[in-house]
Amino acid sequence: MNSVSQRTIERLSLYRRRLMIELAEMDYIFSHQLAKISNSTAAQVRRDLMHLGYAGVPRKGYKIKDLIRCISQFLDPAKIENVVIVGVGNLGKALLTFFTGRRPKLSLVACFDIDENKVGTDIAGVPCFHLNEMPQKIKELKVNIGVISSTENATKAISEMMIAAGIKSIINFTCFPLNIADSENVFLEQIDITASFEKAAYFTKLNLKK
Amino acid sequence: MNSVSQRTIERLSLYRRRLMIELAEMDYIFSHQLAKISNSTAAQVRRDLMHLGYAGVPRKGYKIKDLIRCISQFLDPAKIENVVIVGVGNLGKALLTFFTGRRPKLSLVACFDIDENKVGTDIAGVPCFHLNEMPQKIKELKVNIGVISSTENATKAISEMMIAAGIKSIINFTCFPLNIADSENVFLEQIDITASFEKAAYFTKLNLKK
DNA sequence: TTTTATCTGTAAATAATTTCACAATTTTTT
DNA sequence: AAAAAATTGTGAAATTATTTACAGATAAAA
Ligand SMILES: NC(=O)c1ccc[n+]([C@@H]2O[C@H](COP(=O)([O-])OP(=O)(O)OC[C@H]3O[C@@H](n4cnc5c(N)ncnc54)[C@H](O)[C@@H]3O)[C@@H](O)[C@H]2O)c1
Ligand SMILES: NC(=O)c1ccc[n+]([C@@H]2O[C@H](COP(=O)([O-])OP(=O)(O)OC[C@H]3O[C@@H](n4cnc5c(N)ncnc54)[C@H](O)[C@@H]3O)[C@@H](O)[C@H]2O)c1
Repeated sequence: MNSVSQRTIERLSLYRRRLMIELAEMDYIFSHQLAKISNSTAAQVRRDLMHLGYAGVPRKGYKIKDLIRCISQFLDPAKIENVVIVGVGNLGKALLTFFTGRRPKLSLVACFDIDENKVGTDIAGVPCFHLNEMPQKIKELKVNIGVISSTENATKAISEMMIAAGIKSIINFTCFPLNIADSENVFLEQIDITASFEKAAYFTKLNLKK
Repeated sequence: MNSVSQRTIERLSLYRRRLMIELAEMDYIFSHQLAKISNSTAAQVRRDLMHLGYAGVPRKGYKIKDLIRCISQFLDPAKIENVVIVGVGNLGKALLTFFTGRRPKLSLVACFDIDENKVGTDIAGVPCFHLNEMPQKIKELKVNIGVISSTENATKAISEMMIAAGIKSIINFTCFPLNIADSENVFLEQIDITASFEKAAYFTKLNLKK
């Protein structure tokens, strides 16, 4: 299968969220309008939508309702995907609170920590177990997606546990850059907030010079 | 000025963090070693380091201490940059707790909210003011970098307030994609965690098909 | 119904980023 | 002191991503 680029997938995700808001206002949308509210260009939007096999109508644009359905069919899993979060500190708690119930096809079913004060409690309605129980829970609940928001030093061990238990995607928020062999066939998304802050500092310096 | 790409800046930020850890272990590092621990390639590392004007030694590699200093000189602001965070919910609190004291050249000096229960308190040691006070504080404290982690609907108004007050960089965590005119000369970093989750779901689906 | 205006879908061109490949350099070995 | 081995720095090639340009389509106007 000829996969679509990561950049395109990110934009489709954004388009859908923007379209959901527009749906209340209008029926059809032009590529240049969708571009405007998504910080993109009309050509980029049309290129991205090409992958969906959904055709817009010249002079009229895209029917928002159909387009949302089409993006959903393309992006979303057929069945609900169960997700687990490992490391329930400030960030883990923010993620749990934010995502619980937000994306209908992604269900946060469990979180894990080693802090005995957290184990056994519910966080944003999601039960927290000890890390030791993770492999079993992942198998039991058929979890394919794992999020790591533990302390940095635990990252590698957690990812190895996840992969051994059969996880197919890892979203890693720690500073520790994971290195997963291609042969494992695991999708890895590194979210490096520190780099974003340092980038902002660098471009601030540059902007001030101008 | 011929600026270095955002991708390169992100990698330099990561290299530095990795190098800080290696510093305890060894004096010199080869491009292929730095690549390994940064999830990159030797050629990419050498290309990125080219911008620094710091030369490695053939057969010996890069002197870690000097390389760190050189990346710091390149990336970091000359003086400490003051940073503010607007919207101190779960995510804002996580950011405040994590970054306070972590990057010596970035100082979180204030945060803002509209929730009267938060205004007047300290969060991770950082004073929380009402949003109304933001323009004055930004000017008073010479703040160039602003972070938005409010609710989505407030994003645009907050960014406009920031820009009017003289902010030079915005890091936006909300789902609302800001659109800032080039002429404003403001650096914008959108961090779209929702897109990362949906991307993971998409590539999970793809991986499962294989 | 015919014309006009404007939007879509996509081929081709352009731009940006990464990888390749190798001369130059330096250390280590002999 | 010379030869061998290994790594750097970078031009050139390859790859990936975005933008341009326009034929074809269709709605709205005449
Ligand atoms: N908070 C941020 O803004 C931010 C920014 C950039 C990066 N990060 C990264 O995200 C991660 C989490 O950040 P945070 O602010 O929530 O940190 P935190 O210290 O609040 O939380 C870490 C949690 O992980 C748990 N933990 C530690 N080892 C574990 C293990 N082996 N298994 C399971 N859980 C374990 C701890 O008990 C704690 O609850 C950190 O690694 C940090 O580097 C955070
Ligand atoms: N938490 C996550 O994992 C996550 C993931 C993706 C995106 N986001 C985005 O990040 C933002 C913050 O997330 P959160 O989980 O911290 O939400 P939250 O609801 O916990 O916090 C939002 C905070 O913003 C404050 N606020 C609202 N309007 C404001 C205004 N006009 N000025 C100043 N403050 C204002 C609220 O009082 C509250 O304290 C949200 O917009 C969300 O879309 C969060």
